[in-house]
Amino acid sequence: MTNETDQATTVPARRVTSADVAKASGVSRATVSYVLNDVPGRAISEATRALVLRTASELGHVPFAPARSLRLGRSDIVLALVRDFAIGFVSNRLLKRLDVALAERGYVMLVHRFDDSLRSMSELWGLVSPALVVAMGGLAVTDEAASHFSSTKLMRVHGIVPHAKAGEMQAQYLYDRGHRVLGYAFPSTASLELIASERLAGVRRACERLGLEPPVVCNVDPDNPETVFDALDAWAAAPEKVTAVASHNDEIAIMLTAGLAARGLTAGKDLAVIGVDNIPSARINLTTVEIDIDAWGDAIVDNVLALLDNKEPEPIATDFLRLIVRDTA
Amino acid sequence: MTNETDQATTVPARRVTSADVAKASGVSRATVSYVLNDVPGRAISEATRALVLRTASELGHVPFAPARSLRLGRSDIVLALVRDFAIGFVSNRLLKRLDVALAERGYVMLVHRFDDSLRSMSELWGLVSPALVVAMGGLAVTDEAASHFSSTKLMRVHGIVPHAKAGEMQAQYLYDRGHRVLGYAFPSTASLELIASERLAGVRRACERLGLEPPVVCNVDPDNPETVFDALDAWAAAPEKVTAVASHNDEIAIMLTAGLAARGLTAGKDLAVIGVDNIPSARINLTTVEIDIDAWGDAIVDNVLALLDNKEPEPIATDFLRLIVRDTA
DNA sequence: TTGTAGGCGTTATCAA
DNA sequence: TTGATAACGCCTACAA
Repeated sequence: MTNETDQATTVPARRVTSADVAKASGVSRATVSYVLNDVPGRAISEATRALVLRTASELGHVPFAPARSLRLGRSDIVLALVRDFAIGFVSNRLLKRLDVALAERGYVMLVHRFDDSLRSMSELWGLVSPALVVAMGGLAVTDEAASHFSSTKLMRVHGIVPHAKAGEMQAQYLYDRGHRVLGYAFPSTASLELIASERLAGVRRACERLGLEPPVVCNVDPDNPETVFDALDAWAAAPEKVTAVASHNDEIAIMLTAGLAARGLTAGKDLAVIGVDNIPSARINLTTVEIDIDAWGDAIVDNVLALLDNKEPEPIATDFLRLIVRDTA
Repeated sequence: MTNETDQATTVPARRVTSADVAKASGVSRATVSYVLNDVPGRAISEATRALVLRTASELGHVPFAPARSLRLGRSDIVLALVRDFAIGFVSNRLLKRLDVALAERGYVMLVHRFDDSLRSMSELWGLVSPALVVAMGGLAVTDEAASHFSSTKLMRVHGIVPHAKAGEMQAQYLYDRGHRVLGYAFPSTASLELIASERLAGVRRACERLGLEPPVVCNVDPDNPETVFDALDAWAAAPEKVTAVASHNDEIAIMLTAGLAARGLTAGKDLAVIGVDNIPSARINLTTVEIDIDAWGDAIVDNVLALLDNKEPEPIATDFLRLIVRDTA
């Protein structure tokens, strides 16, 4: 039994290292490194440069990132932690923005679904050692867990958008329009719980301040449209009939308007509905509280880049929220 | 100016290595490694073990993944390449499934939005050297680009679900229901283009086989509901009035039914609509072609694990598609 | 039960 | 213009 066969069960061929390239080219490892990394200071003869590049390509040399990172003492990975891959329009836009900004600076952004029931922070650490961690909204990173970041930097996205304020704005607007009995559409999705309870708390606070009863809260599961009809029924059957509903987000608000339509009713006439986010499909007729993605994204990108540069991040002042009045409330 | 201050602009403190832990504990580096990695064969006294663990925690030691990977000659990172973070319900489910399966085997799954206008494969390689790459559907990885994977393994998700077949099933069903002039709702989203054109090709092929005119194709942008109404108008105004529409996916199909409702029309009565995917919100009333996520996911997980184990992956036979008849067609 | 020593692939430093 | 050498932090065969 030889090792020459190329069967799938054979141990894969040894990695082609830069030393192999050096040997095959008849130059030193250092020269290979200079050529491959286009090191500015060094002047390499065109002949040597071409030879090295050709040899590397012929041998199929690919750099081994861990070796590079070990030598450099750092990795260029930025790890974005999410609770769920289905993260919503607004967060997706933020991720993309971050991704582009980081790529321009030579970093790679990698997204990981962090589930502490599946793996602890310290385990994750043995597998990836990023230059920086971005914990996306919806994910609560405890200080204890954060301690595993050690020399690494952490940026928490959660807490930057004032979600309670969004809820307050919803309730205040509905009150201003004359509504005195409010409902609240709360998402069943586990990954939204953190944000959703903040928004609901804002609505509750506003109701208290305005002298209203607390909102009639109904759970709506975006994955199960039946729950929309149950919610509509519950609001209609409440002791004091609910005349306006604040919805956790636009997606659910749109489901509510669709549910009303299916019953021959109209959002904004038979029941006021207001959302949060201003997603594209809300832009036809949904009254909502917009999150200014551009401003929010810029602020977060600035902060992330500052952290990577060991600079003091700017405190973020703006609240990124704006009421947009359309037809549904 | 001393180096003792802890300002943010100061160069971060030197990494705490396992050697530091060894010195502080008064044991050897080997012992520290054994304790930290829970190496089975070695018997370490309880006292030593506790001491090492306490010291490591006090010093704030966190392992440096690149060093580990260099020593081991491999990383435990599985890189999933996507074209866009907004990847859709079905793909999100697949990612989660893969993630869980890989975590059980000690790998981390990291998702990267690969954009070849932003960075080449070989650049990506200098930054991450994963054990395996999974190219998600919607992303075409050329053989040239794949050559950069070198010793690394590549699994292409695209091509496993027979998208053309899905289109054929849509057209065949509409034909069987008596429709002779078909429309097609094509998504404007760039990241869907690859899959969408396959599905459309299937519809075209079926039309040809059945002796129908090619479908009247209209673009629908999920981010812009206006395009829904334009499409409905175009189908109504076609030389031969379109009586049934095959939609790229359920999301767009649902937008179409909503658009019809907004005009006082009913999907399934005034215009037949059929989708693909069977997403949750389609399950009320949408006729669609279901992709069996469980079977599909299992097949992909099996293949990925086989590749990681250097085994020959099983060829995937099933086609994972099933027609589900509801109200809209 | 613990220690010693060597090497993984890369790059910075210094020397030629 | 190029080469030799020494680290980076971690793991493990072998020795004690």
